[in-house]
Amino acid sequence: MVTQRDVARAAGVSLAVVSAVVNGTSHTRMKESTRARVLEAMQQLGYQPNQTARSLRRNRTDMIAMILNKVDNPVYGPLRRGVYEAAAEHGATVLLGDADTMRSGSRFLTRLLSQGTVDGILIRGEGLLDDDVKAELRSHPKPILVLEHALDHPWIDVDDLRAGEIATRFLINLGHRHIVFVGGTGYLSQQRYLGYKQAMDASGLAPAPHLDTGFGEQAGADGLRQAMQAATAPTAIVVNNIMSAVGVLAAAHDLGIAIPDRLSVVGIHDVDLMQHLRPAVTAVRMPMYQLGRAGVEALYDLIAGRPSAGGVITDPEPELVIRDSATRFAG
Amino acid sequence: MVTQRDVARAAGVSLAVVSAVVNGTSHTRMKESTRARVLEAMQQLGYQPNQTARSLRRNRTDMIAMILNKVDNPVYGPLRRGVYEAAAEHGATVLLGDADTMRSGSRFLTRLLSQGTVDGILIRGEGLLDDDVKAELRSHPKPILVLEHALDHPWIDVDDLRAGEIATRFLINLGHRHIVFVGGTGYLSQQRYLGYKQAMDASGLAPAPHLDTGFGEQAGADGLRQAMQAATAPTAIVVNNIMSAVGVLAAAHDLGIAIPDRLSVVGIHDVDLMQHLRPAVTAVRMPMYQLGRAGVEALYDLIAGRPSAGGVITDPEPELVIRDSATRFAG
DNA sequence: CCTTGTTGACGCAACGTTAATTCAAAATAG
DNA sequence: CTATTTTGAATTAACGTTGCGTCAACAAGG
Repeated sequence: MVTQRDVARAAGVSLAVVSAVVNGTSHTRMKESTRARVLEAMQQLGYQPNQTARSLRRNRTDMIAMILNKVDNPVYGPLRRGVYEAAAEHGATVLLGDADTMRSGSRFLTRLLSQGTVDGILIRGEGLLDDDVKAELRSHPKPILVLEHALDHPWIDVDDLRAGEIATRFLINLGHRHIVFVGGTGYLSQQRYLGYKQAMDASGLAPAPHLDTGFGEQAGADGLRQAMQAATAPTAIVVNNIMSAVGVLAAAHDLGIAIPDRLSVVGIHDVDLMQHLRPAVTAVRMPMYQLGRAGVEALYDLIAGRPSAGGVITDPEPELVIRDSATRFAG
Repeated sequence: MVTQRDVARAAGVSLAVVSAVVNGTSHTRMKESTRARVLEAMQQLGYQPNQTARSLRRNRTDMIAMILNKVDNPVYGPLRRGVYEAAAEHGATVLLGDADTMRSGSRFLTRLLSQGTVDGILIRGEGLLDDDVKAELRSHPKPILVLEHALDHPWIDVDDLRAGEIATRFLINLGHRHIVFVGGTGYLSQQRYLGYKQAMDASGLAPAPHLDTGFGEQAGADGLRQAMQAATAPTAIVVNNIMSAVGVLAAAHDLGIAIPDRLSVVGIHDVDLMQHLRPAVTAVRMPMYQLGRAGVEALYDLIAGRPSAGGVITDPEPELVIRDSATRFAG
């Protein structure tokens, strides 16, 4: 391994100068010619800084962790992009973790909890972590920021309540009266359900209970089946989770329910996949990219000991993307 | 920060003993009572080892990088699981990277190339990296292993050729004569196409040229449209990439082509999503979990300086999962 | 009795980097 | 021409850990 010591020797300067060249330190000065000589030697020898030594000395790793419920949920694509970009602007790399791999005692968690691994942690959907994992995180010395609500940590949300409201209001404006809210579980889903409820209440309609069947494709299918068993079948549904929308479409197909003719569907969260389904799914797009960026900024506030802004992201607002899965009620 | 020094002081022992307790070193011995006292002090003070210092001293980070073309492609779910599990067995954590973030000069790549970040790198689909990035990787001092073929590095593949053959043979056995191969680009796709070609040749059928429209939903839609423009329209298609299958279904719907009645579809690679589409997609399941595990084992061979096995994973073989998107040719 | 072996522990030198401190030489001011 | 400031750089002490070398105390063997 070629170290600064080797470079220093080759360039005929001291270690301090090499370090200064690497870091652009202003304190230790040097002639331009010396700088060039050092750079030349670095090039020649193929010097690569040793992150470990650097981290030890500076007591920061320039790495942050981001924990997602399920890293391959396409909803997180823009979120990841926002986090990566903002992290890069802070000179940091992102260690991606899956809530699945965050079992208590797991290698990943142990590593995260030990010192000198990351400068801070970003968690999306704290609600899906085990209680004991949460307890371990609570005692973690490094800053933790939760995307989409937390009881014990600073947090930033997108406007889930508003998303539920937008989806529901759209269906109401299309003339629907029997609308159900399907899928999800936990705090975020409750918020969206609350938005649904507010929209229903505001229009004098009776909100149906939350069919909190969970996440994923199967959850959507289950939710639809439950919904259709009601005394008066709904003519429209708001699907909490976007992957559940796939399940809703499948179940509707299997039950012989035509979408959108007999049932209108609006999803919350938008991903590319939605425009490639048939019918293409009308959905509420959430500002996930901005959430990612804001999360990193807030985390770095925490890391720097500054007070962090936090709160709900209202700019941009959730936005309805109209496709083919919802249509005017033709009762 | 509480260090081994603090623990040593609290337990009334030397640094060496604390280190030995932490690492279970046999060289430095101690009475069971001493060990207990140290453990007690660690507990009391909430000692967490400093990974950075540890890595510097031991010259290994117990972290490996895994680069995927697109981390949220569900195809990689089992691959990631295999990699995480095997890595954990080696006491390592996984730094997940996206080929998108591997642009030359990116923070992620810089970090990866500098020393003391990872002990080795696992790359899936090297073919999708920029040439300059590949050049930078080539000069990397740490072991690199490529999943699914490489020219310059050790590699492990799943049997892509066989997958293409299995999919095609299945359609041939259903009585189809005009079968096309759609989607993808690069080495892997060529292998699968080769399998398709071999199956066609073996049955005395004329293979159609590879419609290498790339990856993703849109690529599938484009591929199908191209395929249907042929003088004699195909009655069956093999879709190279699983996400492209979604696009094929959408395009078929838009063109009024009934699947499977007028067109049979078989996808290569299988993911949960396929069973939730309508029609549910018949697909060839690849041993991605095993690929992940084998990749990590081979990488650790390299890290340890042992000769690495490498080659094509033939156990288990690619396996056909029959659903509803392919049926007997009713010409 | 001395010799040899074992137990239980300590001391210390790295690992590669950074940044504060120091200092000689050159440039500028008075 | 001396005093002061600036420039250009070297020395050095950490950062927290690990593992080799050492060693005193005690036990067992001859």
